[in-house]
Amino acid sequence: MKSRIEKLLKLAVNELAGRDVLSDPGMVDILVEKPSKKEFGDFTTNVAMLIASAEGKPPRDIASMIVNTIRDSHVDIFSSVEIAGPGFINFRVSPAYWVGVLKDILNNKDDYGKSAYGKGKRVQIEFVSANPTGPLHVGHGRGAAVGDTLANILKATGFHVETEYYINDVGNQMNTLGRSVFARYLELLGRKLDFPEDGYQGDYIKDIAEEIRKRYHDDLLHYSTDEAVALCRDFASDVILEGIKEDLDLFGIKFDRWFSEKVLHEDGKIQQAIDTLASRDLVYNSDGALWFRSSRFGDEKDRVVRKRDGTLTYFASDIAYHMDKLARGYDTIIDIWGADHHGYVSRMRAAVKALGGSERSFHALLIQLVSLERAGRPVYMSTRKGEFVTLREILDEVGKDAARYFFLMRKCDSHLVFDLELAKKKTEENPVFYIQYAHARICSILRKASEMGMVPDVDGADLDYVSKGDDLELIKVLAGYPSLLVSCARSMEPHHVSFYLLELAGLFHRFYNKNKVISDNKELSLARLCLVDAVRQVLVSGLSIMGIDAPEVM
RNA sequence: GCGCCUGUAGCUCAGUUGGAUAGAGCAACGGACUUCUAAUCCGUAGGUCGGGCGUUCGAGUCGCCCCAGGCGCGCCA
Repeated sequence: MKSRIEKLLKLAVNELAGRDVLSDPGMVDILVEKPSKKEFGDFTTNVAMLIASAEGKPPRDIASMIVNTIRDSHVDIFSSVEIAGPGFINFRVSPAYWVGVLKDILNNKDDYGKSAYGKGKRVQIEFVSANPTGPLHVGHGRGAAVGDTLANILKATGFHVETEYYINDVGNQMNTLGRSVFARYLELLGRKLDFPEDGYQGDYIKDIAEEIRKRYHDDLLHYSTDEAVALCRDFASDVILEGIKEDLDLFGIKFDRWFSEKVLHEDGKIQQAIDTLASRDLVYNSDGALWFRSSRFGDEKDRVVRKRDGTLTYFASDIAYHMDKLARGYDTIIDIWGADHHGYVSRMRAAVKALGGSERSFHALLIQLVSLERAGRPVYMSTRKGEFVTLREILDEVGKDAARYFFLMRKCDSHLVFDLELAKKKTEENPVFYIQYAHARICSILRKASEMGMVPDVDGADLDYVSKGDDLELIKVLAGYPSLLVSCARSMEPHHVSFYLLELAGLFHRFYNKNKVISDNKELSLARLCLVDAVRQVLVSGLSIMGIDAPEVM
């Protein structure tokens, strides 16, 4: 609807320009939005004011010319088009149009809300990408929920999406993992060895050591330390990665691709990336290290890719990894990182640009910290001591649905306070419960109707019965669903879906308390069954985009 | 010191290229079950949009300067 009005406005503005009333029609973006007050109508635009300030003419005059042009085009979807305030043009859409929307929803079923906005462009989205040195914690959970939901939104709006998890399975932290596990292994065999200073402290390290002891008994004592550490490292990495996959599975997340950093090394891709940069004179030697001229591409300073000791930096792998992504020909690359990596964004963007990616093809979304509370009291976490709260613990305590909803109820770059008690509550205080309850209520109504021999039937019902009052309010919110998804896709902000569903559920609960769906009025009942079925459909659709179940009975 | 993010009702937060009298949920207070699920709903109250200056017809939104909190500024990952 919104885009339809935008097209009409564009035609009108172009026509005025053709009649020399206006000079340059292309200079303003036409934007239609929802007015701040219901009294102002269903849609509004400020184009007249924008043109007026560009042309130096009175806004209301421009507005009236636009309105007359639209009236002349004999479009019958409006019940009124008015000029208001300083020069807004307000549109009120006719009831017949809204009824058409309702039919559209019911006929399109699960496809309602989907659009071709993305035009099939290929988007690659990488998220979680936690090192296989320990289980996923709460922060990874937020990144996972945001990434997966964004992927779903982009799919629904016509993008071709691929999701990917990058495994940092090489480097110092992996050796530290190996040494930590080996130390615990020796401990199990009664040998005392100093635990590495920077070692991983969690109990899961001990569990892994125990598994190694069960399988290899004391064999490792006969290995060289390097061999033993390497075995522990690889064993632990495999076990932990399996655990991560299990956790993600419980969280409802499947990746299209798991990309190993180790493979990049083995295939010589990192050297290739450096060679590529070198061939463009974008690296140089200094102080015995090899530097990438990232400052030429907007970074604050140049960055080292090969250290003086000959080893490669983490950044070098990332350059190679992103070169690989670019080679795969995506139109857009989205990386989702923890907010503590924000210092990394400009150098990564520089690398992408240096490798031929466009300014707009690379996006880094930063996920702010999650702090946990239990009924208002903070739950403290310390990764260093291994006392972090894992994603698994959250899932075990509050369940997948609540966890996913809570992770998505804030803009991703604001801090999130996750209250575990609230997430478990079965009352209206808990938004995810409130939304699911609305869905279950509708299912209950549909069951009852079905027992009475009534089913929602678009063609059999006279939908004019629901084209006014509270019924119409529901249709209007349902009608906004497709453009909501487009707006989420454009801004890459999935959190709006959670707000939308809360609004829709609230509107339904109010409707329910005020109006009977099944009543003595058979015609009205049949029409309202269609209406609530449409609400149910959109609730299911929105929840499924967020990866949340829609129970039929609660 | 430099950079990024955040600052909106008691709490947690929305607010889409600058637009009409700044919104929601929770908490608080007062009400509604002979009912398709009261696990819900209705009503009341709640604000110097961190502060200041500026840009303009118009600023929560843009610019500059302060204040507060978080994070980042390695040949660490």
